[in-house]
Amino acid sequence: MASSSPLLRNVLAIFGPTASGKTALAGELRDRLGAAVISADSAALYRGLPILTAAPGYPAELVGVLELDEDASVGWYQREAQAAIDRSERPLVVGGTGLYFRAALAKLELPPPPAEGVRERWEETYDSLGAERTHALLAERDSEAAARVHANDRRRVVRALELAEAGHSLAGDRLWTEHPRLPTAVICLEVPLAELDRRIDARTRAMAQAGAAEEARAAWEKPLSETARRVLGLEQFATLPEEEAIEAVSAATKRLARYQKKWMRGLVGSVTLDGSRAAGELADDVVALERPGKHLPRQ
RNA sequence: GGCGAGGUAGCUCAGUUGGUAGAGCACACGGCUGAAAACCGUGGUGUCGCCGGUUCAAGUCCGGCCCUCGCCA
Repeated sequence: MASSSPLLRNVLAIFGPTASGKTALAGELRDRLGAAVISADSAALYRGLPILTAAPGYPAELVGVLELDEDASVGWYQREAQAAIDRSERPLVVGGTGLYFRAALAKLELPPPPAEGVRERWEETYDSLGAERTHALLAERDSEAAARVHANDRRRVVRALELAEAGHSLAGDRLWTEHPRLPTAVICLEVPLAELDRRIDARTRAMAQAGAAEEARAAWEKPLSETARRVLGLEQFATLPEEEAIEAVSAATKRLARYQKKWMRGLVGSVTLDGSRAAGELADDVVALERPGKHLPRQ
C-alpha cells in the first residue's frame, strides 16, 4: 500500500549489526510502505551464497548480483546503489557494511580506480623496497597523503601511490563529515550485546543445518575473487569439520557485530530503536517517524 | 593405587646454564576515500597450581601436597 507521504523521494535507511533484525524490519516496511529494499552489504552482493550471507527471502536490490570470481568495490557499489535509489519511489537502504551504507547515502565522491596493472606494479614495489622506503617514496610524491597513511598499511600506501601517479590524491575530506545526498532518515537497530551474541550462536547453528557447509564447499571449488574469498564463513565451512566451523564462524561474527556497532556510533543524527523488539512493532515506530510534520533526522 | 605427561594472560602455548615473564589469537581504544565481513596503529589485562626449602636472587633447582590428562591395575 504505497503511501501519499509528502516525504516521497526521501530516503529511509536502516543500519545495525548482524542479527539485529534489519532484514525482518525491512521486509515489514517493504510490505507496509511498498518500499524498495536496497542492500548495503558487501557479502550479500554475491550470488550463490544465500545461506552464508543471510540473504533476505524477499526481492531486494544489490543482492546476488556478482559472480564469485568478480571483485566488489565501494566505488562500483556506490554508483549502483545511488542509481537504485534514484529510480525508486520509496528507497529503503538496509545494511551492515558501514562503508557501503555511507557510500549509498553520502555525497562523497571517490577517486578513480587504478588503471590496469598499476596496482600490481606498486604492490611489487612495496614488497621489494620495503614499507619504510616505499612510504618515503610516497612522501616525495604526495606528502599530505603520506602523512595520513602508516608505512605498514600496504594497501593504503599502494593506493596513495596509484592516485599520485594518476594526478589525484588520497588525502581528501574525511569520511565522517560527508552530508547526505538526499534527505535521509537513518535508523539504527541496537540490541544488547549478550542478546546479540545469543542470536549469533543460534543463527550460525541454523546456517549449518540449512546446509552452509555444502554451499561453502561448492563455492570454494570455483575460482573466487579476492573479495568473494573473504565472505565470512565461506572458508570455515568449506575447510573445517562442521563443529569447528560453527565455533569459528560464531566467533568471527561476534567480532563483526562489534565492528558494526562502532560504525553505528559514527552515524550522526540517526534514530536508535531497540532491535530486540518484534519487527512489527519496530515498523510501527518507523512509520510514525515518517508522519508529516515530524522532524527527520539528518546524517 | 602404580607409572608417565602436564598445571604460566580470556584461550593455545613459549620461557635458554636460576637474574621478579612474552608470543599468537581474543579483548579495548583509535584510524580508514574504488579490497571495509578488508586493512593499519596503540595498549599486557598475570598470586607463573598451593605450601615450604636452597640461594644475594626461583616460573626455572629440592621436598611435600592439590588438580587435569593418558596408560596400567
